[in-house]
Amino acid sequence: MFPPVEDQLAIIRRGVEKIVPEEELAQKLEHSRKTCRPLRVKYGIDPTGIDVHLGHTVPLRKMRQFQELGHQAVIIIGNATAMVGDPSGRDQARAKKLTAEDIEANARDYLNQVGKVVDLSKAEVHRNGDWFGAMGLAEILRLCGQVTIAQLLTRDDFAKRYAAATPIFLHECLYPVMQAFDSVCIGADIELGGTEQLYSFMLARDLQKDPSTCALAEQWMNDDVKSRRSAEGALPQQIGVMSPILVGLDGVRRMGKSLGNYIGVSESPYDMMKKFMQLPDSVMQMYYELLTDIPLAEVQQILAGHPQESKFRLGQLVIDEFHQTGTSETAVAQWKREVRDKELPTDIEPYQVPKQYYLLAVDGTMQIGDMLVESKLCPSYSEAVRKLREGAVFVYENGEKKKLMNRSDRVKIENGLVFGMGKKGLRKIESIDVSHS
RNA sequence: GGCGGGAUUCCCGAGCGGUCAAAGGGGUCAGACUGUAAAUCUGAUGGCUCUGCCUUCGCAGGUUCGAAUCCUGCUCCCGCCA
Repeated sequence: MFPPVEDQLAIIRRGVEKIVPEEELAQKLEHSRKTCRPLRVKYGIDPTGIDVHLGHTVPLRKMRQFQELGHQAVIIIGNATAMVGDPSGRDQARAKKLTAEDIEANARDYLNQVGKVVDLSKAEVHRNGDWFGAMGLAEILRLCGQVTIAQLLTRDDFAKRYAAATPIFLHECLYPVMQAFDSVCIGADIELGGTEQLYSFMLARDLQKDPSTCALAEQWMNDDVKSRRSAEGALPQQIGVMSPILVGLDGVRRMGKSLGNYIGVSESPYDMMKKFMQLPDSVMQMYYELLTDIPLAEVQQILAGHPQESKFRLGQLVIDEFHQTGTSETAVAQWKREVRDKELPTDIEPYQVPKQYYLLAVDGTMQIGDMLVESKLCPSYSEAVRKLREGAVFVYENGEKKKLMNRSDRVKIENGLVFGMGKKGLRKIESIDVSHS
């Protein structure tokens, strides 16, 4: 039923930074193979935002690999933990509190996006609100009785905050406890996540080996999990399989929504390709390792070639995972045409000249300064003046790119005229509306 | 509860009566270069009816010809002590 342990280990270890405790993994795999019971592989996500990005897909891909090896994927939607906010790796508490409705909407959206990587038809999905919502204070206190403040302060992020005198709120302290309790309820053998999850992962082991905590969670365990408990009532302890943090487009900081340095799984092929081409060369090896299944030896060969080619290849591999076949070739072609050869794109954002400007312009022209502000290329008139002075503003006249430097330079208002600023901002004048005049 | 310290432009952080739209760094934007990579270099970075004008330095008042800078009250943060 299951592939040989050595083969499984080779797949599992790829792109993984730490396995804790490493030596137990082979034993677990061995045992699962002998007893023909799949390992229960947990991955938890808090539905706090909308966009799933490539950083999230690293553990998700690992989960799929486990699925392909025949193991059981268990996804936890942290609708209860989302209200707390994961303090991991943070130097301050999360500011925003989400409502239950937001969280549920996010959860659905998340699952859609997660489904692009993991085979949801074969996965178990649980919401941890199922148990945390049902627990009374007495039970929660019992759970809290398992953890000491000293233990919490061994966490790097809390320790740092404590030292720096940044607030640590009580509810945040509960977060790792909740996450660990999830592992008990679902009887996790493996938990996937980033290296910053180490503390919670280890806490889960403590709880799983404690029969009284397992008893507390019993009512939410399925029969399969129950059957795995020891005579004393303890569960097998989970192993943490931790992926490295995927760095974002800047090549330095972790990929994250708030940092604006991410590639989202719902982005169009072309948008993805543009971002891949902007990656620093230094992160390509990591991207290949974490986001593709290309054998590592072959990756070395690819990286030995021209970096631009390696990026095309990488981008295509990832795009093919999330989009229809063929779209990645189109994306490459489009990039070559619009970016490398600087041809005008076909889908320039349209801009309608407001009626009053059109009517004001006796000679059918408009000041470029007004146009920049009106079309939202510049946030203010002052900014427009600056950018003009810097030589960033241009207009296409008869296919010729012409630079404009003065705010009072006038541009003819005609349908199809293209103007822009810098690398990103192109606008095309469209269908002037003078009908109600 | 007592005693001290602090709140500055997107962020960090100087300024401590005029020369302050406010040093420096980060970030961001733009220009050069390039593989529209990175690195590097250069410039910009409150608004406007722009050689000038207006609004910003926690909030509200006050002193002064003149305040981010001094005084009073308020709000919020932080430390120490209890």
